Amino acid sequence: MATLGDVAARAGVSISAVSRVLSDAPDSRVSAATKQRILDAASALNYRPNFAGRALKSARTQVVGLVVPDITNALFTELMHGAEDEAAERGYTVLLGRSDDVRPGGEVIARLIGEGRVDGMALQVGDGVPPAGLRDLLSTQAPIVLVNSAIPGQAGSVTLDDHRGTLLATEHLLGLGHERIAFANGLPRSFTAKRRRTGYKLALATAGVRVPAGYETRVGYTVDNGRTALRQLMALDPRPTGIVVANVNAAVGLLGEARRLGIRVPDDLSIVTVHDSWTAENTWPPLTAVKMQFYAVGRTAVRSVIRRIETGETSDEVVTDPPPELIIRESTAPPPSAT
Amino acid sequence: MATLGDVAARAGVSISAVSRVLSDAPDSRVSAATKQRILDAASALNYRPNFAGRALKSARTQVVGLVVPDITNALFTELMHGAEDEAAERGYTVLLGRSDDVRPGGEVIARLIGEGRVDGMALQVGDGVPPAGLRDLLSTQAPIVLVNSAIPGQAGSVTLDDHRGTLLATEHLLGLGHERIAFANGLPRSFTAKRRRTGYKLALATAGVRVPAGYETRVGYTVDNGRTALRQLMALDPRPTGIVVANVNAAVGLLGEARRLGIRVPDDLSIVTVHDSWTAENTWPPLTAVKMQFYAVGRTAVRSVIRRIETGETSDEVVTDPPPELIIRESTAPPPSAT
DNA sequence: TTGAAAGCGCTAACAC
DNA sequence: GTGTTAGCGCTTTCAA
Repeated sequence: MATLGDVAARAGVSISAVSRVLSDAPDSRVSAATKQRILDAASALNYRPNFAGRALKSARTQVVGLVVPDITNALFTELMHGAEDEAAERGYTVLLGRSDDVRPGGEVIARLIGEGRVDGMALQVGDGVPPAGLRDLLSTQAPIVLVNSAIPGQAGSVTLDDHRGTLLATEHLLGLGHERIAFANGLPRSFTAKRRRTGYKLALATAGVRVPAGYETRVGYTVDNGRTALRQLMALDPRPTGIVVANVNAAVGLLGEARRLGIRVPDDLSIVTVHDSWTAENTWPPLTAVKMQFYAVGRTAVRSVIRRIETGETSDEVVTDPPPELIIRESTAPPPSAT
Repeated sequence: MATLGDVAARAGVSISAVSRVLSDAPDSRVSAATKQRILDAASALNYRPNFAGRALKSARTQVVGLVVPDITNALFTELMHGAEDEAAERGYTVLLGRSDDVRPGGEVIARLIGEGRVDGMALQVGDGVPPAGLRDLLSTQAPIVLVNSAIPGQAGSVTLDDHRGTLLATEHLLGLGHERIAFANGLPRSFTAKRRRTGYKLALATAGVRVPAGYETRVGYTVDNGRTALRQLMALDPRPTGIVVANVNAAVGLLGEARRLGIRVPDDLSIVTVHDSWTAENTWPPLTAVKMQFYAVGRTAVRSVIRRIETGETSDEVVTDPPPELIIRESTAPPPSAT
């Protein structure tokens, strides 16, 4: 690999002149002719600035870490794309990490930041980590921004308008005439589960609808969790006629389990989910969903990390633009009795 | 962040002594007592070796790049996990990249390698890039290993036993009594499509079964491609009673389109796919699939890259262990006429 | 057993 | 306009 020195030798100038030209400093203080010679030499040698050399000198890597619990998840993929696009526009690169072992004491963050591999990070922890458990992780003053959870005052955060997501979903079922509307939620300690709950509750309260006890499950966000949730809800008396699901993966599970039990969707039971993804389009029936704007979350998170890195400012942001959007497919219909 | 100098000062020794101890050189040539003082100082200061400093000096990053066309794809996720596990065991880190713009002239590879961000890479290009187009990308002597494609002699490669995958899938349908078996394949120029084709052909030939013209589509591996493929195949006369699909995402599309057209699976039509993933379990009906060992591919690819980096050896490997495995679910049954 | 010192590629303050 | 130089944190050779 060619170095600055190689380019300088070829162009017959000093290393610093080359550095000034190639790192396009605002004022390179070099004559047009020299500049051209340098550029020619650089491209002839196919010069690229060495990452380590630059990082060592400037104490900046221009890399931000993005750590999510599970890359498999289509939602995080969308988030990642947003993060990458924003980073690219600002001359940063995204380094992806898994937060599998981001528990208090987990190593990922400490390593990435401590070894100077990244300048800052956007961190979404799994459902299993209660927000309180994050405190010591964040005790360092490193530029970390939480994604889809928040500890006000401790670190910056970027979250979705979860409340509005479940509100829209619940209103959709109410609008179809449902009253026995259940809610398949995430784990109680989960930050998003708490917020999604309020939207569901508010919609019911506003409509003056009361639901029987046990109409909220709190199993989790995986496909299997969804299967369990459906069994729990279908064991109730009276059975719900509609279910709002707090996560699309869980919704896929609910749908599969309904099928297994011979419950027809949407004839016997309507299912609407929060989150949309390509999987939701390809279930049978295709899932009615409230699309949450994960792409925007990714962009916002990276913007926030970079601001934190460059100016030190911290902020807690909620992504409301674009707003959550109801996409009606075929898993919802009026309740059976309403014929 | 604490540096070697900080640790040295605290322990009252020289920087080089600290370096020797902390980079656990086989022979640190340091007395037990000094060593202990150094270790204490390091942990008191929470010392971590600076990545850039080390990389600059040693001209090694201990990072391998993994570039895949689409991180959304569940298959690549599995591959990634394999890659990460292997890397971790060998003291390397995986840096993930997207190959969206890996066409001849694409920048990703040149950047990662040229800027010294990675020591080598495993590269899977999208279906759209014909193997020939890769040549110039690989003209550099950089330690690059191709994944799921190969240009013998040009770079190392790691591939799946694609042939055996479609062979098993086709034999499964034959075993159920199907004879009118179609094949929904990828694009003709795709490396894997060519290999998958041979398995299908061989199984039919061995069984002495001949199929009508038009029984192979070559649309591609996406969900939408799958929908198109199904329409093409169902327009044929006679219609196939079974379809072997070369990719699970396409299979999801075929299934959805069959549903839309009122074709019952598996009663009217059996569908078996190559590849397995969690999506295959959650379609309706759940897809019978031949599981291909992507996790093993990831491990093998990283092992191969590291060998290339450290010893310069190149190899072309086919992952046959564990072998492809047929997982029978509910999308396949005997053909309608065979009652 | 220990330390001094050179140098990896780069930037930036300073001198000419 | 252009060049010299110090130094970022680390490893490693060589000397003590």
